[in-house]
Amino acid sequence: MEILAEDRFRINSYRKVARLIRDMPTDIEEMLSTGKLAKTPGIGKSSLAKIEEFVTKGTITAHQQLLKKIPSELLELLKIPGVGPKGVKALYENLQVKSMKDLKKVLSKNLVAELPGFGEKKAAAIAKGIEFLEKSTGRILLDEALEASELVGEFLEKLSGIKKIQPAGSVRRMAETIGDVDILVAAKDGKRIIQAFTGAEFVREVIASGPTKGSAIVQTEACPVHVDVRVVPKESFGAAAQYFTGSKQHNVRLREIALKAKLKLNEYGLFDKKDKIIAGSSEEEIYERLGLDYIDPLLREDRGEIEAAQNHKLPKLVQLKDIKGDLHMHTNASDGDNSIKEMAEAARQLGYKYICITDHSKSSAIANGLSAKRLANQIKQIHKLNEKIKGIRILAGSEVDILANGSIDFDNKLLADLDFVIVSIHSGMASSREKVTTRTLKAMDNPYINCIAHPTGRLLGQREPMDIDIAAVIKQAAETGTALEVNANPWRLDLKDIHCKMAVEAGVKLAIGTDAHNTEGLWLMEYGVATAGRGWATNADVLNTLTLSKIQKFVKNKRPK
DNA sequence: GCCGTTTTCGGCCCGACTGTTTTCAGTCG
Repeated sequence: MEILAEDRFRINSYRKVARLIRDMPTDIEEMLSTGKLAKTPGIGKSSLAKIEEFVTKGTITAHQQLLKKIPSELLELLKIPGVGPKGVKALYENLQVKSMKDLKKVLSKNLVAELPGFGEKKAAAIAKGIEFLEKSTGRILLDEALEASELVGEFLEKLSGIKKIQPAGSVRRMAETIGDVDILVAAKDGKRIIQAFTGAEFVREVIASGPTKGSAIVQTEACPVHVDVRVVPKESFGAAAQYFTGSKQHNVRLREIALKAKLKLNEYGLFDKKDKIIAGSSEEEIYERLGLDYIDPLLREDRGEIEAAQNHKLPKLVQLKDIKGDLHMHTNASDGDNSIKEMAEAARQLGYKYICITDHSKSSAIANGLSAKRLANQIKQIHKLNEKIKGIRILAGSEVDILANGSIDFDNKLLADLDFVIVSIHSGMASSREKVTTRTLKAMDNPYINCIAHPTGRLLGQREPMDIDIAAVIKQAAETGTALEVNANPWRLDLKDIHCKMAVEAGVKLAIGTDAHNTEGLWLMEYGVATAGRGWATNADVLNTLTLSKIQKFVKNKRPK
């Protein structure tokens, strides 16, 4: 519709509906049949009819008609940085470009530069954009983004005249993947700071450089990262932090609220009718002047946090310092690098009161999974170690495979000797929705199983999640007293934020585990805590904020009396 | 297309940077 230059407000409505559906924590058909979808603000009569049509027929007539006008390959071109709908329209209408291949052809014939509104530079930028697109993997993982953010942050700190530095954008919201890294700086002489940034040693390519904003590709050890640095006066720092932290949807809502109150909100502050600034130096005062409680960056996704802030109903999110132990880790007995003792001592350094050793079970042969006999020995070893080690308690556990036929890799007699049992699927992940769901539900019926590890099995950027009925898994977890893991590894973050929110709403306990394979892996906890926080989890929702005795009680409650 | 304590019609968030322009459109976030 954008390429066809249709009404932009109409387009915006569709965008909003698409986002609402994507973020919906509940099954869309269920939302439709219960009438909740019809009541969702932003979804009106027309969209509702189209969704109904899609649910019953699998297609939408209006969408089919659009596809007749715009070949779907053409939409690929929108992914090229610097090419928008107007550019695509011009290429399509004037040069009959229908695909990436066509575009490359007309570029090589120098036809693009001659189009009205284009030019040599624009054509070169498009060629470069295609090159970038072809070699980039798109979004990067959270830990990679944080590395870039720290690298640039440390460089900026050393410059003179800098009052404050604050990572913003999706990095600050700890989103599961990051498109680019935003860093905010309070200073007077923006041009000098931007020039220092774009001239820094780690910058591989400069994309833009102005008096308030610089944009560049930064080379970190792991990968190239797109970093934007923005300079604002310190009076506007709070407004800028709020603005650049986003999310975009959250900001749109805030500006609508401002508008209704006859105010104007932008990155420089909150202004009254006479353009007089009434808030801007801190985020807190901006939220306050808009009649909202302060909203944690983790929640700023327009997923109900604004309404909660208006009604003083925001949750007090779980914090890293509240975590008392780690319930998922491996040792050199299976595929880890360190001994039980080394893991325990590293965990004690982090201030933990307990850990659970969860090496793989025998069917994970690649990971050197433990046989029943080896596990029995490990349990004895842990009991001995507990007598000697001070300041931390080591729980004997296992990450037991749920086999392809749905059975559990160890029998209950052995599981009963463990303190805490997690299970997971490592094989047959591509099988049908019914199969993977049934395997998981059945495992939860077992009274010795306390937690489902990485419930969807996804690996960000590498492997799609299993086609599992997450709503059914959550329901069963609530009914059986089984916890669901929030795997803290940045590759996994599984459960993900919106699934955490569903689980929290269903009263399911989350177990945030690092799945560490060495002592350094224990440091990944912060990513899991952030993901749980993005799912609105409080301490009460997180199993490993509890004391050891309460964890033991949680296990005991499920076992036969 | 969606919405309503100014409105059922007429609005809909806002600014920086770039390139192609002589005053602005397109793209991005």
